[in-house]
Amino acid sequence: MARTAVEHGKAAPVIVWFRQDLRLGDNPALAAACASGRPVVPLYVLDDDTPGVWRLGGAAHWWLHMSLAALGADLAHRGALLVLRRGRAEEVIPALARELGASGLLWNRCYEPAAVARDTRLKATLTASGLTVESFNSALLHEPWTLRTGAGGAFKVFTPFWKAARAQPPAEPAGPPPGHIIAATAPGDLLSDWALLPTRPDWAGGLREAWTPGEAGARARLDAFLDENLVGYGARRDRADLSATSRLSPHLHWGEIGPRQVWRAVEAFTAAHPEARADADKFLSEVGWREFSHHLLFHSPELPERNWRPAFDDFPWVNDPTAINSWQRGRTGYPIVDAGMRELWATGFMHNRVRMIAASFLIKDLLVHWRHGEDWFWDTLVDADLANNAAGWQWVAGSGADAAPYFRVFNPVTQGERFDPDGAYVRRWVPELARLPAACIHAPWLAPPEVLAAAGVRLGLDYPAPIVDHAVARNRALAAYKTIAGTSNAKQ
DNA sequence: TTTTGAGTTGTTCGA
DNA sequence: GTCGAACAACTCAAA
Repeated sequence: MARTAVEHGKAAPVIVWFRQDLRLGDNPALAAACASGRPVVPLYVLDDDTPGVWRLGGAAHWWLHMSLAALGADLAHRGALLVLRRGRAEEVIPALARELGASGLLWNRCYEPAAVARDTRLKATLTASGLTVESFNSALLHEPWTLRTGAGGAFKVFTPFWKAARAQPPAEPAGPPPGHIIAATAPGDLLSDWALLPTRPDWAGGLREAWTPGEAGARARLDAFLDENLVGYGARRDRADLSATSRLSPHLHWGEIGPRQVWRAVEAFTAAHPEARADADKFLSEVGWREFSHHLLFHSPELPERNWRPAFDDFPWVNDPTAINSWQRGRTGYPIVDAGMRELWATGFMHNRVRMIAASFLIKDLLVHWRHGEDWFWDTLVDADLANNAAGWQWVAGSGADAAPYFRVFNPVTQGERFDPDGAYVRRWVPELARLPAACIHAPWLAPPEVLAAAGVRLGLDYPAPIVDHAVARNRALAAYKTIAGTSNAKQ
């Protein structure tokens, strides 16, 4: 196998292993491979078999297919073929390296605990057989071990974490490799072989409408956000009925764009529009939460599975499959919650404010363990990200870092009225309520019978009656949290 | 070592 | 209608 390269009198190739960095721009592993002067073999491995690695959900499978198609086309345009292989990376990659007679492997680092362990083992294996293995940072402004408290530990509170991060300017993003890529190739799967797209039924219509996966789509999304919604972001970002958020999360998760590129673009925009400074800082702090989640996961590898605060191990969760099902299907009887859950089902996405409302409802109104919500989001979100998802759910539950205090229970009616004041968001996703006037669209059970009749709504038939009384549920939640109060802040 | 100020995103009640 | 306090205590991070 190794003789192939030798026979042709060429330098041995290097493999660039793409993972969550599906882009050409600001991709240090790819750039280093191209700069090495050796032929480059771009590789993606569908590794759904390594123990401890969370298997991708359905929405993520759809996105991955689309994003790999885009990356493959972008690489082909530069003269390189993306090689697709399936199986355990620790078996697939050494085998490919032998086939190619490769001299090296380059990748951009991942931070999930099981991925870190796998990559560490793989590096040891390949290094022992004489290959050069190099890894880089493409996914974070600051990697988890580079930010430390004064005492040398990991941060547990966002504000000081972000203050420390902002004190260190992130590296400047690099451009894509210039011109043609000198490439080598090897046999691989067809993307269609992997059957990542849904069939029978094809439920991805809403996803196709909502998203353009790939590096070009990510850049277009960022540019549109800067032009249309950065100014006013702080005031408008919470409105569920406006498209005022960046919607970059799936692109960032898959690495179709990197946070350094986002950072640089925001700073450039702000230089030209000084009035956007405060909004820009607000937006960048949201990118900061992504960084903080990765910091937490790296330093607390059990974050996706276990309460970050162990006192919550004694929390009196309720086992209620019927309630979970109503929540998942968007049939709780609370319109803002149901709209969010249906937006999620249709598009693989939910507005950030509505995520909090829906999560608070599952955890505090239904007293369902946060892991059920985490699992559902993992399966249905196109931006499903182990760090963000786990940190977010634990934050709402109160079991996480810098978490919501136990007495913060979102009132789904009040939240709906504040953040969807005309009811446009509910009308879009809960069409059976579309004809209700704004005054009662967030609490249809309080609407006068004649108003319901005029809107064609029969509660319990066309749309469910509330599955819990929020006022009762709130008191039940406060009582449940009190059972662990006082010990709830025991350190991990 | 001790002290000090602070800590994403809310709701309800009563003045 | 508006506003401030209460809702708890505890940990974190830095001085």
